[in-house]
Amino acid sequence: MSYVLNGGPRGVAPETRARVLAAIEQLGYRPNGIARSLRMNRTMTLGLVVPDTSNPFFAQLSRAIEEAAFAQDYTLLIGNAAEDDERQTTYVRTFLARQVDGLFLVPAHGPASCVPELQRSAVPWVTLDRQSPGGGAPAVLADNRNGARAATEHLLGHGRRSIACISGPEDVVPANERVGGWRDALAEAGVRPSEMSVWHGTFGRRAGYLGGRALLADGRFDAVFVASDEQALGVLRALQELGIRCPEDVAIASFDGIAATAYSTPALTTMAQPFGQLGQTAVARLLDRMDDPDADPHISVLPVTLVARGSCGCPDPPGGDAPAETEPAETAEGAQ
Amino acid sequence: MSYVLNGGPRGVAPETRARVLAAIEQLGYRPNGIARSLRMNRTMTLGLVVPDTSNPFFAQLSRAIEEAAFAQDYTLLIGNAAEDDERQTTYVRTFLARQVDGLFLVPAHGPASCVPELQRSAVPWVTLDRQSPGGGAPAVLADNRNGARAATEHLLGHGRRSIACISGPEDVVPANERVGGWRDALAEAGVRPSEMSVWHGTFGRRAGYLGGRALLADGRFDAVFVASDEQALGVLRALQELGIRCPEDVAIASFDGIAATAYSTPALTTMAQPFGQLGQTAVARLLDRMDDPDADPHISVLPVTLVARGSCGCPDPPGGDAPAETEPAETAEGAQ
DNA sequence: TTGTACGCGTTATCAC
DNA sequence: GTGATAACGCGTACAA
Repeated sequence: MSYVLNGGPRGVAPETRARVLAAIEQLGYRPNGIARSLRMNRTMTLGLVVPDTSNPFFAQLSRAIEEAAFAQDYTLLIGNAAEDDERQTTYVRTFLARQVDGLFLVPAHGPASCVPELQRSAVPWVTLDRQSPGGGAPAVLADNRNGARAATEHLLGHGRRSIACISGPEDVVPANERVGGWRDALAEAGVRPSEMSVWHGTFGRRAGYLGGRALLADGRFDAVFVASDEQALGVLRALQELGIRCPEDVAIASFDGIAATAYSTPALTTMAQPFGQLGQTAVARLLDRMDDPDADPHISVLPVTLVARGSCGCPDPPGGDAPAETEPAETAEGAQ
Repeated sequence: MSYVLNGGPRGVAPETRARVLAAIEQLGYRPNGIARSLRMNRTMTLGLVVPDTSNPFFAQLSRAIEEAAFAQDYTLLIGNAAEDDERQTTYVRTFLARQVDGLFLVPAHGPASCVPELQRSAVPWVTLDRQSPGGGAPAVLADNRNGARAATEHLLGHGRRSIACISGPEDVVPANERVGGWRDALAEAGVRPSEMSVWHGTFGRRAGYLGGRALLADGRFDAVFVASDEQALGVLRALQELGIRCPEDVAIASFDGIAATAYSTPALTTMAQPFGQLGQTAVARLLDRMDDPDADPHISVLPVTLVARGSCGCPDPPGGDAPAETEPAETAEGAQ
């Protein structure tokens, strides 16, 4: 019976197979995955804990992971830490108790008190977007520093010299790496970063909006590097309210490459993260570790690519260029 | 041992309890949730299958469900159907095999061939956003028709008379209900809807962009009701490219109330769905059915509320009004 | 080729 | 108040 469903370790006579299948049909039998998991010691389930599901960047990242996991027949348990350390720990604990075969963690900013717990457990895990606070686990990240540098260099290439920086929380490593890249570019161009200003906030739209109003109102700057697209969208709105034109008065370049950047006005110039590749790499690294727990905890740094659009001063392409997803065909219904 | 951890059905002597706790500590014992689930016949896990995770509306809806489920100690298994019927069925099957205690389904457009399967299974389920194609299950929805009508009436109130409609796929019920509400409002105002045009596409930004270009280029319309915020954001971009001003030349009102609407330029006037309430109601209905599988498959229709902003011609409030989430405080770092 | 029995880690019942 | 044990449903080793 197990043998017929699973093409089991051994064969089964055609006549018996038919009899079994008939019984299955008649009884409406459904295999119980829980019992199977208990016996096999594998759940075919992976956990994913994210700082904030409502942030489109994490949403797009989650989707990429889901896609890669699905392709390998794994299902995803998703937890939303809501930027709360306690809640993050709760989810990690819950997932471990549920015997996930592996875990992805995008650490929320703050203490990450769940890391020791993870290390004690035998469950393989991988950090995403940010390096493991405690170390010891593989990580899959974007090349934050060089990306930020390239974005800033692009603004410099447009002749901008007073370039501000709006970034994420001060205790988040990638936020600071992006600030570092911005400094690198300015230093190399001989612009003194000390004349500039950095603003720190959360990674949401609202933070960008507030940062924009705080930093760009007085006309000191002719450009701004923003550490995330979400924030940049908020900056765009702030500029509009202040009557400052983008890109004429203030040019913008940002980071992440989320889908929404292709439809704003002007469309955002951004350093696009390779979402698909991030997801695939993360899953691959996790499977590596599941095979061999002592495998090298490799840190994968993936390159980001400049997508030049209107916000930096480049020609603004039609809406929806460089589509992240394939789009089904549309149907138009004429006048009635 | 089980008794000391669970405060089990019966008491345990203090001395024994201490001994057990010591052993737990020493052996690094972790309870196995899978074995527990097998024994208890409950996994404390709910499934959620969504048509398209990358659509911010579904992302926000998922988050609301996750929130409500978390509050009841349930964990969520999330599946992305990617608007593909086969994939939707695969996820439903997988979740049933994993013995989820209940399932939320936001049916993708199309055949929904997983419904018979769900009905055959004994697992309680609830449809969201759209009614169950096969019936028999509770549903939690927004008041699409009246909401669309209110939005259109608001545009009429601004003196607009030539109001187009951009909607979702023709085989999606809520899309058509919203078209229905638009027609209702026009009919009541004595405007002949036959002079108008309806455009159908998918629920994404790109579809709105294409619809906007197709319908609004020639100046026939002075307003448009758009069936989803995502599409409306695309319309906004299309108008900009066409050199048409919003709201002066064409006013916009849309539907859903996603967070992004508060930061576009102009900010979007929209019929906001009560996400938190939708999530709580959905979870409550599911728990009802888990208690009593024969409970009435109630259809909950929740009201939507008009959020008036700049796109319809109302005064445009500062960015980020009516915030959907509470935002942590920001920190500003002065000039360096 | 097929039937049978064991064990995965829990919880709950039973006899002590 | 406690210790032993059956059962959840599956996969598989072993005996037939």
